[in-house]
Amino acid sequence: MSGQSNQEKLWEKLEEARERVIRAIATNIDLYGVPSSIGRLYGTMYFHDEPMTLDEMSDALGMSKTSMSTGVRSLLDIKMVQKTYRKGVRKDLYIVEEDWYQSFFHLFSSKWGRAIQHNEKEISLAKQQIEDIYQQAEDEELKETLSRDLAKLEHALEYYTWLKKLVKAFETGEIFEFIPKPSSRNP
Amino acid sequence: MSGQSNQEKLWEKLEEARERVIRAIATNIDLYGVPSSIGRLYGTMYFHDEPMTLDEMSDALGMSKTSMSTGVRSLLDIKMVQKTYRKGVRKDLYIVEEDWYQSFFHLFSSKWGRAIQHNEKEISLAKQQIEDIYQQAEDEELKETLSRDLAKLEHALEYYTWLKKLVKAFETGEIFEFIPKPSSRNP
DNA sequence: ATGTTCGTACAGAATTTATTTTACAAACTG
DNA sequence: CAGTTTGTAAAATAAATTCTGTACGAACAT
Repeated sequence: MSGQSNQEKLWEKLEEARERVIRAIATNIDLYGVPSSIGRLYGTMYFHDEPMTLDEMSDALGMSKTSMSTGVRSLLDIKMVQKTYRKGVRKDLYIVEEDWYQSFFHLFSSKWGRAIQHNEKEISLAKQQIEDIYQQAEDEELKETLSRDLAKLEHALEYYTWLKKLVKAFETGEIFEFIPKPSSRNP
Repeated sequence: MSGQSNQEKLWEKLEEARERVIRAIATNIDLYGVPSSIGRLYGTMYFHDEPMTLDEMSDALGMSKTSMSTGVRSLLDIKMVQKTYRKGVRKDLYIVEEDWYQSFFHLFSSKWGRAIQHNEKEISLAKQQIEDIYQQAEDEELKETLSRDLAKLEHALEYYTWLKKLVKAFETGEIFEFIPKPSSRNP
């Protein structure tokens, strides 16, 4: 009755196993600030061993080509996907960045790095302003409040200094000196 | 013409400086998966040196008390805010967790930790499934595909093992052995 | 040129997420 | 006990995000 051969069923089972992984990726990719549907796109590309075109993605996910275009772009932004070229192929081709360490580190240097830089700047400015106010303050209560705020901002700046060092340790790979990669068979 | 004393203007200037910081926090708190308006709530509490009630928050932000209730809850979830008590006060009181290192580390052990655990489990299951398929596979092309997928999943599992170690180094504070806190005047 | 194909900008539709309003249960007050 | 106050659930509304369809310019092909 079954119209499929044994081997065909195995291919189907492989699809099921892949689907399990894709679902897991899609569920948690929001940590990278990417919508789940685009996580699914990433997962699909992850198992697709050839570079994919926007049309192929559109077919594979049943979504519009426009969505694939913007989706791929956001994956490119966080370097989870790369553009490739191939002789005589006119369409844009994309492959996933398979090294998940790199993706993780890049997330930090981009999203977190930008936030750190911005907040550090703003907090420094605020600190400056508060120091200026302190110069002119006479009211004792005001002066106390200003001191408390300064202490907070100094703590915050220290924290950002530390975070920057962490991000740098990611970027340079120095973090592996402290937390080595689990050695696979082939170091 | 100005109805304010010099000192009153200084208080206003302080508000401006604080507003600068609050805005910076609100802008970037999405990295913690929290909406910007609730980041503003956090910032407000950060500078409010006394514990706050939901009604005070509501007044301070011009938002509904219900929003404050759910907002505070999400900040509690990620341990950026704590509940406190005070003799003879009936209302719930909340203060911010001022140690930003702790907040950062907690983000990892909660949000990232949960994601790691989930993905690791699903990927292990998928790997198992694929190994089972491999046993039954005869088609050479299928077998090659299965091998490639297995290699990918093994790499992924290694990555998660490493990530777990990183999270643990955060949780235990061991990370400071590698990246020491910038020493303030008072160690 | 002329006609295709390809990628994306843009405007609107669909969906999801945030916020408020209303309502109510639990804990207190007198 | 009747009357408040407090926090939150649930439903309704508002706002933001994601997705789609159309349209168009750029690159290529003939």
